[in-house]
Amino acid sequence: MNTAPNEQLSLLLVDDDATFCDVLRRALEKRNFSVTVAHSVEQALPLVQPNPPEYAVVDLKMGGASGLALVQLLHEMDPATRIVVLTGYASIATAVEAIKLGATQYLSKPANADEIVAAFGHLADPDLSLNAQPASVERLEWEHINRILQENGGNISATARALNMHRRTLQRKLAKRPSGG
Amino acid sequence: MNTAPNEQLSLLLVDDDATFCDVLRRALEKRNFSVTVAHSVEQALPLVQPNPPEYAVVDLKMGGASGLALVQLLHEMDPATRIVVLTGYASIATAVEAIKLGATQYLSKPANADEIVAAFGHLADPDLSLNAQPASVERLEWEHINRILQENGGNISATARALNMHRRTLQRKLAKRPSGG
DNA sequence: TCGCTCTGCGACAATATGCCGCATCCCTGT
DNA sequence: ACAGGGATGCGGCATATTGTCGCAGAGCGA
Repeated sequence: MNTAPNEQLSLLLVDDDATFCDVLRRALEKRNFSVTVAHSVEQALPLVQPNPPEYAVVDLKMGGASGLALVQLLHEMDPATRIVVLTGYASIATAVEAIKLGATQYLSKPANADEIVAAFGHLADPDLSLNAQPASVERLEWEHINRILQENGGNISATARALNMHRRTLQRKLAKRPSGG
Repeated sequence: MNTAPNEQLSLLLVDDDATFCDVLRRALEKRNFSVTVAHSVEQALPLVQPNPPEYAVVDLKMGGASGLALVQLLHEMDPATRIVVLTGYASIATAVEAIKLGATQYLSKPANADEIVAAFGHLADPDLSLNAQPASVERLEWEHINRILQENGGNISATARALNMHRRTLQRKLAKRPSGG
């Protein structure tokens, strides 16, 4: 942390959606963050090597390396970095992985800048209220598929075999967004 | 099985569903765990105060205090304890909290003993985890539907609403597999 | 009895799936 | 450099499953 109270906070934003990055960057800059943007893990690496950022917003599903690898790297470089993982394909399996690798919070799109900023300050809360609504079968299926996919290191063909499901069908299911519930 | 059965591994199982506990306890005992059962956080406390267990399986949604509090306590008492959170009301939010509070893994019901043991990570029996084939999505769906049906006292319409599924579809699914599993 | 919900089931349209093939890539051993 | 093997993404098409409607009967409390 810098001593100057009005110093901007360095923030790394990594998402392969250019439009999304533009919008979010502007919103974050208004909130006193000095934003650096990258569209892939590979592109982000040289930007963080010299001096790791204080904050980071990382998308998981990008071309090239998974955002999870970047989360791990950022956390190793500076454990004090507050990392928010933001993904349109949220699943419990990847959420668990992200947190274990050092992420501070895990949000699913759509999320606005305020939610993201709030997530930076989020602390573990053992009194979190529980959702009394059971998961829909659709959601359950999504979670299960993602867990097996995780176990198979992201290998779609292997996952399809493990689940006794046609690869084409798995592809189509993965292409769809997870539905709430 | 083939590994030398040295001393048993202490395991705390906390779930308010007595039947579920019975079944799971037996399954875990077969896998060389010394299982202690509690049906609430309050009931579990005196059991872990003298000597914390090496492993724990904790349900989140129970009468009384949230399982998250117990996760935190167990982790504080002994950071080496491997804690698996197992819940029928899985959500990303609680998954994130659970991991941050010290849980090793987060699973949603239905999950069998093999999956739970695998979730503890490494150790266990490598042979068991290797041939442990993940449940097919169909079987998962069937068990989930039946669990919710149970909770709704067999009311098909209510279950369909809870699962966000059309009543007609639920009827057809239920008619297809008269003998569940 | 009226009004409400649950239930089973037929029918038809909208989707989803299984299964084919094909064109890339990315390894790895030759 | 090359072939072989596997993984991936995707179009297309026949078939299976769902979503959605409607209807009639049963149970239940006011």
